[in-house]
Amino acid sequence: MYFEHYMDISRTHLIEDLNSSMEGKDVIFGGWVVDLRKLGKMAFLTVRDVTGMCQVIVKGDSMSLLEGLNRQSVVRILGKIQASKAKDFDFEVSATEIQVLAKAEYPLPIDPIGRLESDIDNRLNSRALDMRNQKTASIFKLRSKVLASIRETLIKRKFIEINTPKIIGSASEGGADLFGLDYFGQKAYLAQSPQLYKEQMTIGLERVFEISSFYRAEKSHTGRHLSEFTSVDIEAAMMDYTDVMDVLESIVIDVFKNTSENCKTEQQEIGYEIKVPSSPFERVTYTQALEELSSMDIKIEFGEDLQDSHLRSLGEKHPGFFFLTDWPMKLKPFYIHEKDDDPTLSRSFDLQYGYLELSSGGRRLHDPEQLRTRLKEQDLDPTSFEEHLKTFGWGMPPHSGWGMGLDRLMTVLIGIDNVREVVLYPRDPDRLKP
RNA sequence: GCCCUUGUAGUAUAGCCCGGUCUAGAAUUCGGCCCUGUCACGGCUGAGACGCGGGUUCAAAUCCCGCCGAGGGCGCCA
Repeated sequence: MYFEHYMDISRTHLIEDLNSSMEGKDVIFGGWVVDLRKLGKMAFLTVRDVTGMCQVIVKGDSMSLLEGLNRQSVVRILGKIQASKAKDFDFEVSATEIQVLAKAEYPLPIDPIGRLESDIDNRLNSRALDMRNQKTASIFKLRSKVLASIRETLIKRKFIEINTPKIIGSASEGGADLFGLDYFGQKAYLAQSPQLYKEQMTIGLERVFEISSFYRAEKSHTGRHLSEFTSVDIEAAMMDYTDVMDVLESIVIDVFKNTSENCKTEQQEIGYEIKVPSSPFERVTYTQALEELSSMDIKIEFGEDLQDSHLRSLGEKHPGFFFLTDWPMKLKPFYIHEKDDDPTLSRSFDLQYGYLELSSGGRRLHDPEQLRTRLKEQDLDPTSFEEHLKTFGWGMPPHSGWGMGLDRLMTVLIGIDNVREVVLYPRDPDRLKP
């Protein structure tokens, strides 16, 4: 068996499909050269593809095949499976032909073997090459698994995946600064949340979710903020805030279960063991939180927002996942619903992991007149929300929802504290390229 | 916007505090030679760096100032 056509780049096997029972069989596989050890008249190379790593042995006449070959180059190998004396492989491939499909230049900007860990700035500047580092690759394989798990859990519960616009025409919602852009002569903005659109969708789709990038023009320099982040959002008709808290909790538990059981290799590469958190998550009301803080000699008036330092103190008492519920109405956006027994409190929650805010959500107002009143109370102009408010006159079901920062969830999952590690090409105030 | 830390070969680092020992050291990578079972292969050998500009000093990688870059934190953050 020989390579018949040089332009052919196909393989007969992925590396994970090779095994010792195939001894004597000719195979064609490909990948990049991880390591190359020449021992006089024989040589060993280790070749990796996305599924695994394999040792290739070259000797005798075949030694000439190694000419010009270097680490990180992409090769296609034709060879015969044979038993191996190697420590980490129980079979190997004896090379008959080696085709260099793409040569890696020297010097490369980072060392992807990972013997020497390059610092994050260098790795982000060479992010594609960083994917050859198995630690980095594992993070993104896990991220893919996490997304699949979230979709699976939501679809099982009759949620429908939607895509809302990222270019929007109105910036009048208040809160975080938006990125402005020119839209054929009109002022437009990048969406910071799908909030209004996902609420509208409950009118006919009832249970919707979206997983997408959103944008905030805040000059935040921390390990947990990005200008472009991935948000998981849900909105569900006929569910109260405690119902969507349950949905959120089961999503988180499923994510931890799925990855911890099915991603052993990735955990090994990262050097971190994913542990499924115990459930149900603790639920602490804002009022209880004030009491807890008070017992730590931190006095906060009712209605005051919890600062980062306060959340850090609370996080010490509640180091894992917990819900912080029933926030004062005055701290919440206009669309949040008050509680029946105390209109100064809201049917709202944050999901915390220690001090880190992962998600916030709540029951929404669905009565258009109440919404108009609340807009005025918050010094917002109802007329600029008419496009939104008119949908509430068409039979808007009561509904609740939340948004969760996927990137932050990823950092919690793998026990790191910089969100840039789990985002391919992070955007922050100081980083726009690559 | 504010504060702290930091910048030495491709990578990751030693040296800086306390100026002269630096002709800047070890590792890895890359080149050459040797090596038929390596597995972070080994041996010999070669190449490769003090972010930029100014200052202090007999003397600056080392001290000071400015600029640029980087990392972290605070604040901001439906």
